[in-house]
Amino acid sequence: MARSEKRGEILRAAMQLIAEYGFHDAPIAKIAARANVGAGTIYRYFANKDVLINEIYREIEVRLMAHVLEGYLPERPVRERFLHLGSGVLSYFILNPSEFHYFEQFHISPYGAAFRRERLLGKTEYHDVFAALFADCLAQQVVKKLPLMMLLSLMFGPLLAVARDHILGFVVLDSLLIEAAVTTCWDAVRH
Amino acid sequence: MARSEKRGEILRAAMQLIAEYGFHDAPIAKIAARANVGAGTIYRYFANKDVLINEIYREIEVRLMAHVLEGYLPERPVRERFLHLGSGVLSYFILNPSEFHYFEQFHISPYGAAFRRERLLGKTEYHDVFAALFADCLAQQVVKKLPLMMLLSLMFGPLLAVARDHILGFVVLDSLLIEAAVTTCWDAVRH
Amino acid sequence: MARSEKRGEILRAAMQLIAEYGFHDAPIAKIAARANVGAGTIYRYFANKDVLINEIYREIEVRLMAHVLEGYLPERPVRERFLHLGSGVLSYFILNPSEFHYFEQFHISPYGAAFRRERLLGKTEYHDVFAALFADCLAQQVVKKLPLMMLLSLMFGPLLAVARDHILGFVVLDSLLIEAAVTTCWDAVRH
Amino acid sequence: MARSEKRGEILRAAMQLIAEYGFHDAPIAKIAARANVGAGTIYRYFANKDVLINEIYREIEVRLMAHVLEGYLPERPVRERFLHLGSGVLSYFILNPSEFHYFEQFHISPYGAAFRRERLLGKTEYHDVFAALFADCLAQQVVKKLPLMMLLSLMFGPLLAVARDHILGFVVLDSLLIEAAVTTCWDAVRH
DNA sequence: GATGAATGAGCGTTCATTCAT
DNA sequence: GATGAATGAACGCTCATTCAT
Repeated sequence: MARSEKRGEILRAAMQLIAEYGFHDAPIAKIAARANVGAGTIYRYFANKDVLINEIYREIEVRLMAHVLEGYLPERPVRERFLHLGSGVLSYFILNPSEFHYFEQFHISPYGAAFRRERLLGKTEYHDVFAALFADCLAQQVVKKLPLMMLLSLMFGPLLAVARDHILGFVVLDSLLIEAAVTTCWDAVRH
Repeated sequence: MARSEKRGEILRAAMQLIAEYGFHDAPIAKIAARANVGAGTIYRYFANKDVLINEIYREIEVRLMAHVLEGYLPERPVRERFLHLGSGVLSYFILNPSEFHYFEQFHISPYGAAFRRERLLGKTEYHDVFAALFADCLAQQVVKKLPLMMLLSLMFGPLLAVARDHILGFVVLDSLLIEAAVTTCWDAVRH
Repeated sequence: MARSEKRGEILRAAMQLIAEYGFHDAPIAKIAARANVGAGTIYRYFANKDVLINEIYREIEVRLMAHVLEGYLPERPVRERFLHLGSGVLSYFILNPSEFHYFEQFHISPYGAAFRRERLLGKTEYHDVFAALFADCLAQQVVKKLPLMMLLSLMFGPLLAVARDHILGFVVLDSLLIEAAVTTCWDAVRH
Repeated sequence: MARSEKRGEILRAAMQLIAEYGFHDAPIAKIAARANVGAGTIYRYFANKDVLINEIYREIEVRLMAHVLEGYLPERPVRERFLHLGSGVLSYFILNPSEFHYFEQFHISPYGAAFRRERLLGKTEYHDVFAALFADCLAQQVVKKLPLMMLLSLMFGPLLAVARDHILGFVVLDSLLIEAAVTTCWDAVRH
């Protein structure tokens, strides 16, 4: 196995185990076994378990955004842009349920809180896409006048909730329902 | 200390610690110390830590529903009923941030998954309130024709997202913003 | 086993194992086994292995000094006082070879260096006995005019070397030889 | 780098690290890094870490004796010979503090005990120098009638103690004090 | 009934050693 | 011959659980 492959295997194995069993029941030994590497090997790629956990999140974020931004055109009307981003997020998580579970657990846990704290200082490129969209929405007065963070939550919060339902098998989302969900989120905040 | 007081202290201490530090960093010894009981005592009230963790969730659910159902009138129009339930949920979690953190961590974690699995078999009284509301909504054709579970997520998912923002300090919700949030959720799904 | 007994057993077991195998080959598991306690129990008495290692040293020092100061009369002539202290040190270590090995390893190791650094700040009661003796020696001009630390090394250094020989079986010290050794050390530094 | 250079670099790096951090905190990886060789390379020169540790000691002994025997004349009077050897030992260690720390740690540790056991069987050339000196001393009745090993300890033990004081910075030895120390050791054992 | 000292399985992590390159 | 990535046994330490008091 090549070096970069090994790193990827470790990230994948850890993500899956944590997604399935939670942070509290995904010991390094199990991760190593699933990644087909020795336990010590993990420490050649990641300084410690905390670093690994954070790295997994970053990796998911990168892949999620790559998927979401594919074909995204910042010059298109705001509604279209929102529908693109919203359905991108939804479809990514539907296609990658382990990533979704991990994403949620990370966000909710103290890891996520620490991550957000440091993130707030140095903004990422990704946030700009969303920030720009919401700024345009507000400028054009097509959405309700609410705090930006609240708009973000009102538009993407339900999408994650719906993704969860699908992944847990409570609903089965086809492309029609995905579209309906995203449209609904748009309807929620538009004037 | 009376028996039920002791039980309550343990539940409270455990909830706060898990809310703050996560499942993986809230040892029984710390819980016992915060509850002012001996570590062994906890095992007289709860068979083991897993049982305690599940019990805390149930307790939160009971208190949340007591708050939410206060003054709830099942015979009122659906919109009013939704606004009542929605703002009840939002205000309960704003008033009880530890409960909120715990609630989320539990839901997202494998504990929550196991809990939902067994819950699906025997429905609870609480679900009836929501089920009845949504049934009425659908019957009166005031909301979009979507799977019931999806309606639930589209209406309450954003409220939890907004509560999280408030608790993390990203927005400050006053009663005006709470009303705006709940109204927005209603607008999302109504025809 | 009573609480204080357990602490003593751990100290004894750790001291013997380190004396015999060195710091690098006396794992907690072995110490616990020899002390007839669980590995975790050690951590109820000592915060970590470093603390245990330092505590053992202190314990040896206390016992050594108790032995050495038995019958010591600070008002007697300096020569008699030195002979008392010198033969006390020698006989203590001959009677307690494990203590001796531990004492030496500790002193020589980085633990000992760290210990001495902090010791230099706050002097102990014990040092006063030796300091007073040397001060008297110098004041009465019965010993060579040398730095105090050097006198200490010239008088006690050889005693430890001789104790080592005995414990390793290179010589067999009887009371006659002990007296000879101590007298020799006195002769070394007297005018 | 030539073969023997590499070997020398490894010995030097290992000696310094062990001198500073002790046997228990000088991993092969650090030694390799300081010696500017790969970790695996060390195993081409030394069968394992234990062999390396023993080899370092032998190397120090060789260098110490080369220094000490420089200009040594076995036919000179015993006192002069002792002063030569004694000040040679003292000055070597003052000039080479890492060697001194290593020497002491090795001697005191189980490595040293094992080493001495095997050494006792086959005597080395070096011991002959000291043995011859002490034999002459005893034959000429210029020193007290004591076991040979004890004389050795009484004469060289204090020198090592004094060297330690200097290296640890408790005294500063100049050539005058070195001479005083060695003379004192001679005075100790002479009749 | 309540306690908290004792336990040991299991954790995250290190490191001497091997071996494919 | 030299390397350093890979390994897994073994380390120090934690903590859910038990049980004598």
